[in-house]
Amino acid sequence: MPKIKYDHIYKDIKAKIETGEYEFQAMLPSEHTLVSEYGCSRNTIRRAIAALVKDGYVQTMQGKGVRNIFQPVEPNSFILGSIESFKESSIRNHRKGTTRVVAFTQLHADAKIAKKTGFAQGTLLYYVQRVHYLDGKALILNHNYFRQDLVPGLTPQIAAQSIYDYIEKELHMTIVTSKRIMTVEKMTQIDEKYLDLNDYNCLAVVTSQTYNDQGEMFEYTQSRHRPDYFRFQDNAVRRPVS
Amino acid sequence: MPKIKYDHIYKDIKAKIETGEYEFQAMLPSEHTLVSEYGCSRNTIRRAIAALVKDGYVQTMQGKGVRNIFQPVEPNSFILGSIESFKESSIRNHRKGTTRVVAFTQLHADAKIAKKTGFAQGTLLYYVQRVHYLDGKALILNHNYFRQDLVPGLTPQIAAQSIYDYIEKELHMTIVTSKRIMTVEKMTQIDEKYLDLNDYNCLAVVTSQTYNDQGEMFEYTQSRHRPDYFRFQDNAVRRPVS
DNA sequence: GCCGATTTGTCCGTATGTATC
DNA sequence: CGATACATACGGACAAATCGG
Repeated sequence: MPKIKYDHIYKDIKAKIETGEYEFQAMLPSEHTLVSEYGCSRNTIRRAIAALVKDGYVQTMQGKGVRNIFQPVEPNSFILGSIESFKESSIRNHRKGTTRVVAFTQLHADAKIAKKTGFAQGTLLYYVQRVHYLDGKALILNHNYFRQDLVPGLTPQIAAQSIYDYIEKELHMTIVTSKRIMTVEKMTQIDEKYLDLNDYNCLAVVTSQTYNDQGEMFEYTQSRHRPDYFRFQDNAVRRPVS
Repeated sequence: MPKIKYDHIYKDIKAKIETGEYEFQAMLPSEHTLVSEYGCSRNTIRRAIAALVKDGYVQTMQGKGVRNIFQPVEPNSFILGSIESFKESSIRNHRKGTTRVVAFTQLHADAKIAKKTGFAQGTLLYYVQRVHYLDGKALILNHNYFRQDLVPGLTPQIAAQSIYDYIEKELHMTIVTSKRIMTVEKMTQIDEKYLDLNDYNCLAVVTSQTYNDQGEMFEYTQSRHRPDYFRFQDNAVRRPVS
């Protein structure tokens, strides 16, 4: 029951692009036409199109129209394009993933952890260390820090399933924004202990700070990926200049 | 003389956040207040705020307000957060960069190149291979492919300066969107030959397809970075669910 | 080169819904 | 419950870019 009109239109056009009903490099119907088709205002159409631009699906050109520039990607490797959990990614990539919890403790943020994570010193945190397996291979090592007051009642059992499910469905907390930084780091002894690294001596590392709908940062995560199963996609749009 | 009002407001609020005039974790003035302050409509304010949300500067909360969640990042390493050239990045990071052109040829896209780059087979291309130095260290190896018909008159001399300057200022072509994919790859002999890799055996690789304002893909680039000078930042916002 | 039709870009005012306090 | 705040949506106006005659 989506009452959000522009989101419905966004999804509808997106589907038409993905199925090829709108051809690659062809123009979409004009905004005016779409207004008639969907029976809505021009603003609403423009919001839907703006979302497609952000996804890298279409390109708008003043005075000309809107062009479909969507090209499908190989759905093979792991793609981090939005905020999603390992479980969600596994499902989207049609793979069977399992998770093993190798550490689960509570701790107070000392100066070092505070600096690294961005939590205030002294904050009570859950610390969870997990290994994610895909097709039997140990591919991802996750270090999670959760604010204990915002994510209460966390257990190793929950951590072995999906912490995000717990946060959203049990605690009814809404996850809103996430700042992520991607780097490549030298392998550590811990990585070597838990991951199948072939002969790589480094990993793709994603550190992220996640905020809830109160603007509170409740999670800091460092996610260490085996290089050949890592892929990060991004669509950049140049903003108008001053 | 920016006639674009919402961009002016966006920049103004952004500056107030960066300078600390709006404090971290504090609420911004309400949209209603900002409408009075800037003497514009609420729509315009909302566009400016939406841009700040996308930048990870603020977080909106229905019924409550808009919270400043901006935290400055260390300006040390290279940041790829938008479409910018090596030259632009160097300047923004206050470093002195130089560029050496190690290969410059024309070629027709064969089947292999066509598959890799996304150009149609048979397309006439410039191929440029360049090494970027920062503070005297060879850090980035770039493989660029440009469509010869869209970027005519390219020379090794231009490649040694800034190809993007040439494209925008000489050819007056507007660069609009760029799709980028970040991966980590094993080092090759070519990488070893040109880059100072310490004892890393892999690199951060960014492949990008860049489109002009006609929706034509005119460039394919593979950019290979030494791991310790690479950093990619991203702000993800969870979209409304269906 | 000019003009008019088309199309997207920007902006305004207003109304209604929904969440918070 | 009412006041405040953001979210969605509508309709209209004009500007800017493109294209064809």
